Amino acid sequence: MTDIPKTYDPQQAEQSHYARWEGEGYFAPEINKDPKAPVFSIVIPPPNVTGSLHMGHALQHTMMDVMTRHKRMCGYRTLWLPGMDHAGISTQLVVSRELKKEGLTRHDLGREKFVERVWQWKADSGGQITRQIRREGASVDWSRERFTMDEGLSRAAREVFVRLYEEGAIYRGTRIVNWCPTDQTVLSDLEVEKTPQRGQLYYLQYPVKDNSHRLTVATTRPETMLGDTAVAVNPDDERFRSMVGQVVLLPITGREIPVIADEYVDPEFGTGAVKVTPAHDPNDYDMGVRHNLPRVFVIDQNARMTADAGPEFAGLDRYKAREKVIEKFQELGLLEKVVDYEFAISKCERCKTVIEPLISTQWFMRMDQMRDLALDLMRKERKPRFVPESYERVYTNWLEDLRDWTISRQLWWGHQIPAWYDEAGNVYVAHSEDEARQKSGTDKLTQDPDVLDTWFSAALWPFSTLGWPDETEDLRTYYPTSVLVTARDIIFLWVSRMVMEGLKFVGRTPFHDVFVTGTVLDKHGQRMSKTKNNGIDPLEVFDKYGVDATRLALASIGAADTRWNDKQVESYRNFANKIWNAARFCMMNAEGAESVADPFAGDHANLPLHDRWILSRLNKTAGGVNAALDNYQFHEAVQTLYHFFWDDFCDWYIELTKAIVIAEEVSPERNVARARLIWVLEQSLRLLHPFMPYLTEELWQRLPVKHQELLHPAYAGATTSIMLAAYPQSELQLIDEQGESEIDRLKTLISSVRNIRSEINIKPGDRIPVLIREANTNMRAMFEANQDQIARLTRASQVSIARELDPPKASARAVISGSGEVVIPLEGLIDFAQESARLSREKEKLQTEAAKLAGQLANADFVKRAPAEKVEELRARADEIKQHITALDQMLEALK
RNA sequence: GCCCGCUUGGCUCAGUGGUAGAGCACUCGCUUCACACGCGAGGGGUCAGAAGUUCGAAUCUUCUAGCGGGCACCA
Repeated sequence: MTDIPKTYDPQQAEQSHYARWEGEGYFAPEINKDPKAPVFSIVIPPPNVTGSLHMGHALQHTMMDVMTRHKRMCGYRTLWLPGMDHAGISTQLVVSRELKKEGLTRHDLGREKFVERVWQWKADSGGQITRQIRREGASVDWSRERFTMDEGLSRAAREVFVRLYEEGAIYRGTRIVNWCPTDQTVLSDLEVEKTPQRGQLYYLQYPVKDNSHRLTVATTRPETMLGDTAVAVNPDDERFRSMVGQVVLLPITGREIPVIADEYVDPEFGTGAVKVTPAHDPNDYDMGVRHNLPRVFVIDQNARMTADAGPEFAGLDRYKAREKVIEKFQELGLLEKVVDYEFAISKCERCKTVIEPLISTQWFMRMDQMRDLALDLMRKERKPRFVPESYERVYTNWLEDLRDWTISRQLWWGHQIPAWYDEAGNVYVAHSEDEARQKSGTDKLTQDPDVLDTWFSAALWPFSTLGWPDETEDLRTYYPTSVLVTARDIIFLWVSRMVMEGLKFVGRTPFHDVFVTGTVLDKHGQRMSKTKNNGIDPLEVFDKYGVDATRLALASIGAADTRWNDKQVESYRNFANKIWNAARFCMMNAEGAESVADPFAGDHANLPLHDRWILSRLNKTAGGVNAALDNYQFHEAVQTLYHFFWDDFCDWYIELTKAIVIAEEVSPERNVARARLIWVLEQSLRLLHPFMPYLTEELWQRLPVKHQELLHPAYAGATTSIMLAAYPQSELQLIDEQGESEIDRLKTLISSVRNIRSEINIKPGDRIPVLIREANTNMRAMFEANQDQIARLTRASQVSIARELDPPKASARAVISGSGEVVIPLEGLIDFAQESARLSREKEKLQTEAAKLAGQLANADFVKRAPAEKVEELRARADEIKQHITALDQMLEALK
């Protein structure tokens, strides 16, 4: 077995296992043969078919895979369903950009050819994403992979559209919307981002008709004045009371427009008078509706001025028009002033173009009914449960404020709206063109050219992927899903909409829990983004440190934002190597282990201390990890495993058992010790598997154990893999507090000797005698039983244990407990002053603590009000310190 | 403007009412027969500031400051 390399090679382990797992069908829930098995299911938040996976995906996928593998090993019927989103705008943009390189636009190809081209592109890009998901080790069921534009999911989208239309919740209407002049489509409010913008506030004077007064308005968009149809003031504003009802002459155009009074106007801002452009501003639009104002359209869909803007302006870009309007006002002497001003501007989330509010005919979804379903669910059942809890309020507040959703998009890539128009313009909404023909009684129909917002189909994802609208077995079994893992930026766009649609169409919440992960930031605390080009490619990290190490680093992030640092991954890479080498040691000393049928058979009370101890630690670890995972405390699970494996198993258990394990002479004791070592290792690998699938499988397959027997009963008969082994659970009867405290004492002894050796600069190779005084009979027996281990780990020439000692003056000494001390005779080596100083330092520390405790115990209120056990605990500690100090004093005295 | 989160050793972060933790970095010593991606021994923090609740606060409450995020129609 010495053919195992000294360093773990992740690339090697990552090569073959995934294909085998997938090929054997381990990822599919059908692998579970227990008809009564509980169900655990997750649908993946479908990555956009554009772009490759980033750190955020790797983070979420790690969490989901850890949970899925954990539940699978616990015997759950487990489904993690993968898939992708067609990402309407993004994808259309990417493919359009490709076409541009060939000197073409989508219009050159025409709709059909263009969509064909996108499908081609999707095959390629989608393949890249699925390869990346495989590389992550994600145990998704590829046999159930879905894409939002699949026929099944498209059918679900049409079904929802038709039903909502028939109920009147989807309607066609004309109103002011967010228009992106670059992408040439309408956008929902959520796809618009507000960014601070430095600009100017222009004070324009409008002459009042019939007198020489001028009314000054302030605006950030002077070009829209060409479309003004009123000036508004607050009805309570004394300054303008006489103006209301008067008429002003709109400069440049010469149009006459009224002065109106409206509550919306804030007298404090600007001049207190607002120009009103109902056709090009959402607030003015509302005022226009209230006052029945005419709409003058002066900007078109390309953000250029229309003919109605006047001959001098027609065809000008909106910014050119702005300059020209200002010039004109200046010439006319009507430009009062221009001041610098910072305000929020709306931009297209995708292309960052400034949004142009336009009046347009679109499809909308009324949200009130579904919103109430979701709010009711939260109020009555507190579902879904958000982790961390604080997102519950974010979600609820947003829902309470919900407005109608603009669902149509002027794109070609997406689900075309299932609405047809006859020649008279009547609309027929149907599942298919055939149905529309029947409804209309004509076949001269034209389908609405628009497509649905990408989020329309994404909102159906938890049930459309499971076969809805059909009542499928999958839908019955896996819906509602157990948990949704997502980033916080799509709680509104996606999470809330899934809840609403799930409640509306399936009648139940789509997921019980929502785990909102933190964000991976760059090392300066900035969000990673394409524009900043500060993203870290998970694939590069995989290559450098291995997938398993990266997964551990990601799992440690949990719900809080964290700055990425390679050092962290490096330390987990080292951990992986540590596991590799511990296993290597076990396997180098495995001979004879297989002859032991059950390494821990018989009465556990008769086991050697270190064996009882490691079983206790192992069971506490299993308990801690299971509890942590059930509560989404991934970081805690990782820490628990890390310290159990490295500190308990490697640093102490292997070292304590090593002497027997590596004995040259073959003996039953040696074989048993070897079998126990391998047994504990095997259990540890299982505990680690959800986090480190590749390494653990690689090692597990090499272990000389009866693999088939280790599988969870639900997977009996499957070919063997650690991913189907039973996840260790905590067995309370194996927890041994007494044993743990004895090992603690042993560790203190060994550490004390090592400390002395180090402080007195005893060469590592020098063997020294170790004398132990121990008054407690049980402890003395424990030290005696572990004499060989003590000798080995302290590099002692001899270890003597006695009830009483008469240490030579030239000794280094340390207190182990109230009842014991360790003495190292150092004739000729010891510097009395130095030794004295060392002991005094220790005494000082203890005195500080003693003083604190004494103060607390002297406080009558504390003794009276604190729980009795707490008081007792402090008293015991105070006594111990007292004894400790007494022992130190004796030692100091002896040095004089 | 409103809401939320964060502020703990040099760095990145855990902890969340009862004696301050980890990893990395740092210091010293080590080819100790699994591992130098290692082993052993150390040093280092008035837990952002103030007030309050409590026998006791890094932990709960309020306020302040700094940073980050979300929401909002102020032209």
